[in-house]
Amino acid sequence: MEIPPVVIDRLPLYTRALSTLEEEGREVVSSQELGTLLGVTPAQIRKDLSYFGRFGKQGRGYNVRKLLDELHHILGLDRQWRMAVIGVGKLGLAILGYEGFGPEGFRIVEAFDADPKRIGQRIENLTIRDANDLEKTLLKNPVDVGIVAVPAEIAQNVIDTLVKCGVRAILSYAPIPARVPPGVYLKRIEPVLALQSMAYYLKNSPRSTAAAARS
Amino acid sequence: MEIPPVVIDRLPLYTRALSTLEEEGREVVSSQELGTLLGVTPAQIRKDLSYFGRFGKQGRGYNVRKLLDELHHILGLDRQWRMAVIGVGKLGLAILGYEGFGPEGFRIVEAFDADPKRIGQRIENLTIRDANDLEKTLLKNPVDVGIVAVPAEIAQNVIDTLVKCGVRAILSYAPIPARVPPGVYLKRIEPVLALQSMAYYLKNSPRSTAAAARS
DNA sequence: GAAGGTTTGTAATTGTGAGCACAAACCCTT
DNA sequence: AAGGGTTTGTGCTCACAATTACAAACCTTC
Repeated sequence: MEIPPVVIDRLPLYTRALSTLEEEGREVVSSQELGTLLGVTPAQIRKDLSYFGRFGKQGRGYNVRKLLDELHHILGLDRQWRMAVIGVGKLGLAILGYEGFGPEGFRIVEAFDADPKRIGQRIENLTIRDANDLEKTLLKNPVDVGIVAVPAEIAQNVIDTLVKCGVRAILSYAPIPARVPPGVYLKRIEPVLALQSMAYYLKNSPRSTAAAARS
Repeated sequence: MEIPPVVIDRLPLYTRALSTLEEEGREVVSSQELGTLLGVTPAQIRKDLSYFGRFGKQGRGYNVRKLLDELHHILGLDRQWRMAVIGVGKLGLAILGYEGFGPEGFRIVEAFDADPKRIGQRIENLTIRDANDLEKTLLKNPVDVGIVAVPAEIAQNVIDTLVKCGVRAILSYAPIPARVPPGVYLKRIEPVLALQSMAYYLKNSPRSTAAAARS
């Protein structure tokens, strides 16, 4: 059975809400409550979950801890993922310093840059390596995910190299419509595109009209 | 006529590709070529554009400069948008230093933080203001967009304040499913969610199977 | 243990966006 | 000026995701 990508994209949302609930000590939650918490309809949540099994109890709801474990297993969050950051400019530095990856099992284990002044520097327990050694290093020490934080002009080049090294998941901050072969997964972080599409609504809604944009 | 949000989300992609083409000196482009450039079907592009008018010439294609101008006008990119950054930690600093906003007409004109050590500092031609003065300042000097780069715990609070100040577009980097009233537009930047959904595919495709994830 | 109140899982329906296909329009060459 | 070759704009079809709706299952209380 083939699961729609939109469903996969929503599962992480559910895990995050469940984590919060678990920290609060909640044992059980209904699709209703989870829905209002996330701005999603209860039926949507139930249907999404039903792709993977039957995790709830009628008349009661879902056991928070159990559902969280199931989702972690389904998404593959019950293990560590090794990541490499390519490009240690302002953006790359912020990525290296971001504390949100580690707790979710995503660990940055390599960092590369082309600037001779950067190469060799130690940042966040990592030594910046020469970007020219990217291929060599990754072939010896494979990573699961590549985070691309280089200028647009060389981004496709870097991505091609990553693919050649067997990296199958890429998170790109570069503002280009990069292409990857089938079997390689690419997600782009594009704040400028987000702003530009919001500009349309700003321009076209005369202050407090129309529904909120889907985020 | 109501235009689907997905269409609005694609228009910025088109403008970016067209900008590149214009810099290269191209005068005309077909939906076919634009499509392969962006990984979108030609029919999709033509249909998206047809929501707004008839910009092409049969047998020839689209005039790059003209279509670019039209799209800029449609999206409201033919003006300056004022933005405020709330939260000047590592992430906020990277946002303040990002050179990608200005050229597209998005200008950061205010920055706020709660840390006394940060308040008063000058960064990128901006003086960091006290987060306690957020409401007062924005009511006097309104902005069009708020960029939220504060910890998750206080993000909803900050967003509520922004809304109260009449901010109708919010770009949030906070990992929470923030809620905004109708008429306010919110986009979230969520690298962790992107990684988590890719983890599913990493885990479930035995190396070079299945199609690439839509980004 | 029966009854009332919840909540799940899913079959059926609805709604919507993407792709297809083609007539109409345009360019260029001869 | 006519014909061949493109390419647009759009009606129509198809696919798929979201919603609805309800039976089955469960808990709690009396």
